[in-house]
Amino acid sequence: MERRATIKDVAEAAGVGVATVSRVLSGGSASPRTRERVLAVAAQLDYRPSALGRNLRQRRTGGMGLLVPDLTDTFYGQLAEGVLACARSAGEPVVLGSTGGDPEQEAELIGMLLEQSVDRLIAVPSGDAETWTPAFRAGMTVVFADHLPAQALPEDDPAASAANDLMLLDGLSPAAAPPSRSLDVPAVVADDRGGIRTAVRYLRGLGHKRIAFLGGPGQERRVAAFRAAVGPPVDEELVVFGTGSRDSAYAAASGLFQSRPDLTAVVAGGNVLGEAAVLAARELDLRVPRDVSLVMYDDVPWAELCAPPLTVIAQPGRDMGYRAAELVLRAGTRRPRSVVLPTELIVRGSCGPRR
Amino acid sequence: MERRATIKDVAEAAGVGVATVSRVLSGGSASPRTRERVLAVAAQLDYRPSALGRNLRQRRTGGMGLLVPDLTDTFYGQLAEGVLACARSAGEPVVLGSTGGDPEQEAELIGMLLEQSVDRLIAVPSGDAETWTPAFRAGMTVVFADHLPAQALPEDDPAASAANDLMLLDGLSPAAAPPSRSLDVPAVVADDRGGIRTAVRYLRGLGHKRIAFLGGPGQERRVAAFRAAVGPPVDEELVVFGTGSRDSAYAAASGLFQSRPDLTAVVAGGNVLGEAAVLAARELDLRVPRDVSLVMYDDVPWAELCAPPLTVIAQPGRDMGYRAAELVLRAGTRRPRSVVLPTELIVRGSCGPRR
DNA sequence: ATGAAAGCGCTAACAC
DNA sequence: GTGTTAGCGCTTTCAT
Repeated sequence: MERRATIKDVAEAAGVGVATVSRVLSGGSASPRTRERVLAVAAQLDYRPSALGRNLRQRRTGGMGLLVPDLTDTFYGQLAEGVLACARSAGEPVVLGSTGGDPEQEAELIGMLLEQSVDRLIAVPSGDAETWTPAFRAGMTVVFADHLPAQALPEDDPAASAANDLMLLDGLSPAAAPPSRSLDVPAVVADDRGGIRTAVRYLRGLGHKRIAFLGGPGQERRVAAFRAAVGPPVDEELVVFGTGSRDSAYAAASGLFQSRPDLTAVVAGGNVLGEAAVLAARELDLRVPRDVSLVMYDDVPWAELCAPPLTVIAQPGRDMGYRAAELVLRAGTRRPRSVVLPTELIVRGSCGPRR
Repeated sequence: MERRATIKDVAEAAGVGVATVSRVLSGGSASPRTRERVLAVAAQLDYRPSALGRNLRQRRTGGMGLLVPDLTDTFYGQLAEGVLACARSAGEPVVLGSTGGDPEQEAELIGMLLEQSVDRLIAVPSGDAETWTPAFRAGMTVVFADHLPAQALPEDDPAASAANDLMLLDGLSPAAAPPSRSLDVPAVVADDRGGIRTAVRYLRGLGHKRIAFLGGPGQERRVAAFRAAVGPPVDEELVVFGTGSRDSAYAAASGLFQSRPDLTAVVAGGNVLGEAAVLAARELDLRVPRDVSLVMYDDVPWAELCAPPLTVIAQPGRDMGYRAAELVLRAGTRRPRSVVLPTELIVRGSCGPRR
């Protein structure tokens, strides 16, 4: 294989200057005659402009970065597929990173992207506002997906973060919200509030009183929505969290079922948590839905394979990714605005009347 | 945010030449005194070398490309996680593309990577040898994962490809294999032959005679292994294929069950096919394992959630990705050799004695 | 409409 | 051991 043709080769072969070639290929002005000749020569030499040269000149890499916590979580797989679909149709590259839900790894990956001069980023954030400062300071255009970063508020007020988050995205008075960097950052999220509320009402309608929430990292809005939907008062023992890994999700679910055998329904905040709930229930000989009803956030293909098939709150993962990619690519043209996508309660077989 | 510091800034501030800075930062020779000063200044200015400049100079992008058919397929998610883990520990970026199993999209993505001067690539190939010619001609280092590209043999001999593939990777005499470009390309694959053989023997041991294979694209080696394990003679009606989408997998599974109600067991060549088999069986009121036994290739978290839990042939997706990334990064140092990773039959509840 | 020329930030000769 | 310099391939003034 021999050296790839450069713009200089094309210019020489076409008997024009390099600037002309550049103009023709990027749709600038040129006489029809010249244009035609350049195009012909370029095709003949199988010329492909090198992104390297262009990027250096423009001091930025095209395309976008994508940061997700874990690609074996089907929801993030769907999200990534959406991003990739949009990027592909735009011919843009996507640099991918998996953070494992760890703010430190996230920070490192942000550093790597900065080094690559990737200045557009779609992220399902794991770290808090502080983790994201370097990205903003460097002038990155970032669009968050699924949820916003935690606000890194004083430790004595863990609930404020969620409440704040909720207000912002539910469109309450901005004046009521404290000023925050996150306010400026667009995000593509699902209507968590609506989804959770619908699920809780559905369970209530079946007679359930003691409903638990099994949450994971980054689900502040969902928890807040759950609290709002069931309470007050909220039975705090019925709100438990895993750290993101399958093991910790299982531990949380198992602990919940054992410490509160009186609960009759649980809402899992994501598919990994739902999986854990099914496993833990089976291990403890709890029958779904006879002994315990289950609603899971995320519709994933295997929800239908479960026995019984799982009732879920579906969110459009692929669309979310696609929209986020659109936003990040259009940034500069129009100021990105946050997007809230609808959720849908899909009733299958994992919920029954209170026993 | 202000302009990032360049190597020149560091050089000036440290009172040395740019070359010295470059040397210090890339571990070249420098006096301890100088080294220390440069490092201090660099840290002070928060200097990060721009990959753009380095890449252009070296006429290649660092890192690697990764091409998979579909990220919502959990197996590819696992594979990608492995690749990302290795890349992260090397501090290298990964440019991701999803082909949808379509050779044309694959070709386009290869073109995009070429344009980016990405010269290392890990791919679960969808196209045949011809699709891959441009990558090889451009001098890309490619490592295939999961399987090799189809050989694009004469149309009258569809089986030869599989047979050929099989020979190569099972380590049979290279002299017996036709010369082929693919021979030179390293790959990281699972021991399909062993996995399938074990599964078939297991089913045979349960008394099953009419065992079907439900395959997908790129599973030539698995089909070949299946044929070898059950036959001859092979009941060709019991070997059916989907095209890769969930819909087509379902159609194939459903068609199989309806056209051959006498079959008593099926081996699904991948998790999407397994999912389809479970769904189709349920739709047709076939009970697993009473009416039909099922073994699925791929261990995925939801296999355990199924009712009954699925007996699977586990392959180490994450390891495969990690190993592939290692190979592609070490290329140049040592000549990459193909790797075959072991599979394991995990017996759960989806197989029973022949009814 | 077109060409000449100046870099973008970096590394690798090459000279000292 | 260290500085100087010449580009890598491209876009973009600035003349013409």
